[in-house]
Amino acid sequence: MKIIRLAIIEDEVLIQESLKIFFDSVPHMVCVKASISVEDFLNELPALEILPDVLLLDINLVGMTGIEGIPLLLNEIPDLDIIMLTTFEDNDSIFKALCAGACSYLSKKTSLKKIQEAVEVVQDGGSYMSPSIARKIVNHYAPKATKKSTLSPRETDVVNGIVAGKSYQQIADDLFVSLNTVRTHIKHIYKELGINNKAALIKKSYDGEL
Amino acid sequence: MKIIRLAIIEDEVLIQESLKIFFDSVPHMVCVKASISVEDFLNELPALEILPDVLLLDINLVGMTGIEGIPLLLNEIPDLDIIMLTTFEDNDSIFKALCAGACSYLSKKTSLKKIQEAVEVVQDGGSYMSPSIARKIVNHYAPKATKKSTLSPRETDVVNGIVAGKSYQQIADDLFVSLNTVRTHIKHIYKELGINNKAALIKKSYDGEL
DNA sequence: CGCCAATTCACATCTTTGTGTGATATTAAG
DNA sequence: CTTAATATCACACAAAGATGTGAATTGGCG
Repeated sequence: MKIIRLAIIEDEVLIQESLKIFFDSVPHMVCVKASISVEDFLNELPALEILPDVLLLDINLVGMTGIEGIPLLLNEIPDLDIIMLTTFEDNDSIFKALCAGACSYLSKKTSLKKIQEAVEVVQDGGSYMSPSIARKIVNHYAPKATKKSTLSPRETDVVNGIVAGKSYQQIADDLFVSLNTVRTHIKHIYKELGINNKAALIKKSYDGEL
Repeated sequence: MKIIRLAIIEDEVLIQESLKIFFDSVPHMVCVKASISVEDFLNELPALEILPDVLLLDINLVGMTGIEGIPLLLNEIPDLDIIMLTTFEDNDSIFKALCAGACSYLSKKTSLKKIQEAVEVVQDGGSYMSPSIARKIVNHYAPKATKKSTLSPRETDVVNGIVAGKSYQQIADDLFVSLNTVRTHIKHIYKELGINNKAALIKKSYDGEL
């Protein structure tokens, strides 16, 4: 397994030290940097020969807040996965943090073992999210439930296949109809939507214009 | 504690029954309806004197899929909290479901106790979300800042053209190169990204995986 | 009942894309 | 200077998609 390189920005020294000691004890993890503020971290960054993969970032810091620091940090280390650490479960802050480019949130009450899991999940391309913040985000995505599809149910099936990256033949097989039928649906869909190629269809789908 | 009223739409009778029996045995929960399809559920809905608060909804159903049913279900019961149940962890489906108005996702492999927890979390205004889908959503919020391109500048130009819905010929004209050159770039891009069609490329682009 | 929308299928034709195998020139890096 | 990455172009064949025309079936609605 690849060694995961961690950095920590945390102004409570006790917590910072605990984290550092713990992660250095994990076989495939190493803490390459621990700072007490975003400013300090950025200043000392050029001296680092090894950039971190994952950053544990406190929100309530002296000077710049963790959230304010996110864009600056990502600017320096574009591939950095940022996990927010907060003492208080301030959902609005967490929400802002995730929007700013953090990819996960953890309470400081979380056990070290769980934090380790979170690091691994994040490094694996996933994200931890608390129920309350998850709900806030979901609500952001599905507020306008009034958009009624101009397409028929079957046409919608076909569109879903297209958007999923399937070929017409695959879609035909999935829907238990012939290739020609799928083609006919496509023709109707294109006429209805005023487009004439797959790309535009996928675009509309992703833009929620169906 | 308020009694939570559940409904279940699940075509595998065994699972449906198990869920119903379990939740009826939970003191503060009751299953007011269990159907095998969205169509059935909607048909029998007028006969219900008590509307459910939370719905456990399978994605792979006969007839209408769970995802297709979400808008219809929410139209009938606007305050309904929908928890998706899926056999396979198909992130794209989950994402669509959440965007359509579902507020949580669970694998069918999840223990009954965990499902109960999810119901409570959801009823409490929260949401469960898998790490991978959470990451996709986060990426939607902060796409520009975290994007590291493995593609060359010219390849990026071509991708932009594709995503914009242009044909290879149009892209060639726009970039003042030949059609064959555009094709060569496409070949390199596909190889690099491990895909082999436009749809997948557009998909990756919209999912912030470039 | 007749109308209409939705769904199904066929055939033909043309365009667009995907893939393989080359080639040449420039530039940045080692 | 050699090498790798980038960018450019050509040719050919196969696969997929777009378009047009036509038609049978079904179920709901007035």
